[in-house]
Amino acid sequence: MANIRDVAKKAGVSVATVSRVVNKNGYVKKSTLEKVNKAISELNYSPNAIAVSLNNKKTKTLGLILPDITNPFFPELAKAVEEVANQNGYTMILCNSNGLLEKEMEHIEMLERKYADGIILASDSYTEERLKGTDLPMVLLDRGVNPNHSSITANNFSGAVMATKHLLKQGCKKIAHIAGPKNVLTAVDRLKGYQSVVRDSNWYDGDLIIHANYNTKEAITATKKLLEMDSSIDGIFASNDLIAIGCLKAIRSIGWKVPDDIAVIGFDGISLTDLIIPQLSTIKQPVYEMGEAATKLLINEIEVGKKESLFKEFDVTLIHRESTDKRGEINE
Amino acid sequence: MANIRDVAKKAGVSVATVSRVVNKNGYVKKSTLEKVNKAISELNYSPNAIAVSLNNKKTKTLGLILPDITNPFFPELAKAVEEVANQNGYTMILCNSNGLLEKEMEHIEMLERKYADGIILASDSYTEERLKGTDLPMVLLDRGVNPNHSSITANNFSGAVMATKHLLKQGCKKIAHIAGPKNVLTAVDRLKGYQSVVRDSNWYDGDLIIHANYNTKEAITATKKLLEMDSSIDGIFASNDLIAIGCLKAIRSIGWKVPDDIAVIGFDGISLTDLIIPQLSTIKQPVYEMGEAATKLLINEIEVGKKESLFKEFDVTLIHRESTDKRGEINE
DNA sequence: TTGAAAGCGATACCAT
DNA sequence: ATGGTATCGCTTTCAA
Repeated sequence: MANIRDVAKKAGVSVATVSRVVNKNGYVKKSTLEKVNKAISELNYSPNAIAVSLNNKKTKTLGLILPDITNPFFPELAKAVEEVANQNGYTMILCNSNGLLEKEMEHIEMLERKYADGIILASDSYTEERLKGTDLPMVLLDRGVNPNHSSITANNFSGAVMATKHLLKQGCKKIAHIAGPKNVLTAVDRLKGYQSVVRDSNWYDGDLIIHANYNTKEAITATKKLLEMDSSIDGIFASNDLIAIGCLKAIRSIGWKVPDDIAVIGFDGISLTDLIIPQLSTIKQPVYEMGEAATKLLINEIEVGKKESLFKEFDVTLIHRESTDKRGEINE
Repeated sequence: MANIRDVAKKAGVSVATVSRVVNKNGYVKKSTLEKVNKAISELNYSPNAIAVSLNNKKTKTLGLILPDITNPFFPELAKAVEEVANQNGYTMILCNSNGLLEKEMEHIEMLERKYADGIILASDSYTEERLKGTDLPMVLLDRGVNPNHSSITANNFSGAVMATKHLLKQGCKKIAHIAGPKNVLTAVDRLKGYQSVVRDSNWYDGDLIIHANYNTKEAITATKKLLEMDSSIDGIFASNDLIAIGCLKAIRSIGWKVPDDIAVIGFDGISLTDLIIPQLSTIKQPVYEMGEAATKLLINEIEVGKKESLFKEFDVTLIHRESTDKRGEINE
């Protein structure tokens, strides 16, 4: 591949001049500009990004660290980040942490060594402590407010309130909650939302809450345990859609009917919820918008600089379908 | 961040020596080695990857170009690529092409400018023609054999044969096929497999084949059209799982029962097939293994060099479940 | 308006 | 066994 000196030689000018026309800065006489442009196109020249980066310490690269790309919630987020990044001339490095703090730190260090310009961190295992060393611009997803980094979240608390109230409205008399992991912020907020609604009901009992990881398999076990313990439960608010799907499977396996015997609602709004039978009611997060906002925020921080940490919270919406409503919206 | 000169100064040696200890090559006296290592850890030094890249023209970066990360088939592929890449010290840039040839070419050019070491291309719109300019190591996924690039595929033809025969074995008397796009190689092979099995049946008719894109929405329309045209169809082989799910939804909306009135089988084996009701029979591709193989092949080509284009085809397996079998394996 | 040359941070060859 | 220095490809002063 041709380099800047080849172009300079071909155009009969200095490399400095070529640099000026490539970057459209500094004074260049019209006629030389044309000569240079001609040489550039003839040699099919395009600047070596590595060399450019070595100078200005910018790589036009963003890192996206996720717990698990195979969790259906994240691909759409990744898509948003990638698209917005591309639109702004950035490229996205994808890192899977598998929820391991260890791996997460390795990824961050690697991104620093490669001089990524910034990081979007969507992590379960985040602890403020460990991020101290890093001075890379970083935007947090689904983490709480914190003085050092901007962050984007959905309104998990109010979503949980909406979900629980919806079950109540559908006539549920005893609502259980399958909560996510205790150390995951979103799970905690959703649990709090649930509790705020049902705490004062006469049927309420701490045993109605059971914890499970954000996946289908554990949710099946948890649901069975719950229903064996108390067969009068007639509504479940699951901390995310994958868990809710586990509920549905467990319920089906013991022969109960949804929503007649028991209603189920999830959280996230992954597209899966629309494909299963019965269609799953859920609280939808605006995933794409969140990814978009995070990326824009990060790029702004990189290019303009950061004055203060911003905290942006997105509203969620109730989507009621067959799993809670006898006459839900059925999108065939 | 400290650079190599800081370390050299602190250790009282030259940068050349520091470089030697960092790269563990050349002779270094034990005592100086210790001095240097001490300085390195005290300064928390780690080599600037950009500078290294400028020298050796290697960035330890791989590009993965996908049609669409939100298609559930791809996240697992991406995960495999990312993991294997990481294990070998590489980093993965994710690019979404949206199936647009245009975008794909832009991504390839960008990866070249950033000096990615190689590319894994999983693309619908690939044409040999357009790849001519590129001399980056590249491994193709789901593209046919071709002289210039190694490639990885699943055995789509024989999978389609298995799927179709399974429907026959379950007692289907008239099997339709919802094929994928005509220009997509996997779709074409699956269509051929279907045809090879049913071509000589007395009920066979070209009208039993209908094309749709690899998504649920179009499949719903296609299925309805098919069943309106010929209500004696009692089996559908869908070109992928997303299409098969569309079939299921369409069938449900007109009140037919699966598998009693009509059986459905898909292709790919995405995890979704296990979560829906009825559970979907499918032909499972070993996605993770395919991603793994592609990445290893690519890295080998990068580091060892390529002698010839390799063509590796993976076997697929039949997973029969409720959508075709009255007594399928029910994994609850 | 243009060019020469000093970096950016590392590697590797050539001396010593 | 160690050090000096040219080099990778580009940007950016400083002079002219």
